Amino acid sequence: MRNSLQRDSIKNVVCSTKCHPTADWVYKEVRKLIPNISLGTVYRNLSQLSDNGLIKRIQDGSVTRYDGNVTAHHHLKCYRCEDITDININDLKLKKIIRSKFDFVPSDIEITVIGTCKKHK
Amino acid sequence: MRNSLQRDSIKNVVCSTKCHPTADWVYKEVRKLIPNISLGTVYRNLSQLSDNGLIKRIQDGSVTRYDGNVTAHHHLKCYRCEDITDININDLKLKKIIRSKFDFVPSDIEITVIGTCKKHK
DNA sequence: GTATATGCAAACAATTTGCACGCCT
DNA sequence: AGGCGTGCAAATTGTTTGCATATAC
Repeated sequence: MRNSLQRDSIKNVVCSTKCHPTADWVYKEVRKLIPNISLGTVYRNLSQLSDNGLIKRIQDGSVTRYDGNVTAHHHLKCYRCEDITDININDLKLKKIIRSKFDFVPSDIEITVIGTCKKHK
Repeated sequence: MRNSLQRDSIKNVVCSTKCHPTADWVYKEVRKLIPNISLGTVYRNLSQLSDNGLIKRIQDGSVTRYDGNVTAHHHLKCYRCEDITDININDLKLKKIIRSKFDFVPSDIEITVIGTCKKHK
């Protein structure tokens, strides 16, 4: 993967926010810096960056979002404010259960908790 | 929600398989019974059935799948065979942690474990 | 120099919607 | 009778792709 201003800016935008942006949101932000960037370039780079583990792809219903936090973590999703928050949960025990009880080798566990955040309870 | 042959057939198709079908798969199956059914009707009914809790909507990457198993459960997804398997995991402890540690009221927990099933390990 | 990246527009896939007609209740 | 459900086609949304040009190495 060679260097490009476009890719650097896209990565910076994703990594400088906690809002788990969509491709379109990233496009609008990056256009403030590179006004003639194309949406196709944004999509191509978001895919490439996540394929290379530099950002994370997360699925939110039918829309794809991206996360600059590439460490293992899970998500809280409030259905009142639509915010997605990163959380750390120790899932080692869960992995062990999956392995022994279901004879399944887990490589990745995705936990999304839908509910109400403290602001809206 | 009033009765219709189309909706009954759609529900039956979803509830008679463990394959977590997409709308298109359901459409092809139901057409064997009702050849002139339209894809729009299939989409409308799948939405309506899941909005009413008679089937479950699950997100698999960017495609929406449906599940006739409406009891609380989670999923194992093998990246070798692409099969999705229902599993039961006791998530009461997890809910408790979410509530106390993150001050978040969980209403639904979605756990998807990606990995390798026993056939492919 | 050669391969990768870009902008642009067209193509695509999944899903939704408007409309006139049909069927439950 | 009135409203919900249907088939059909067109519209919408999110994403991908082909192509000619530009840029990194």
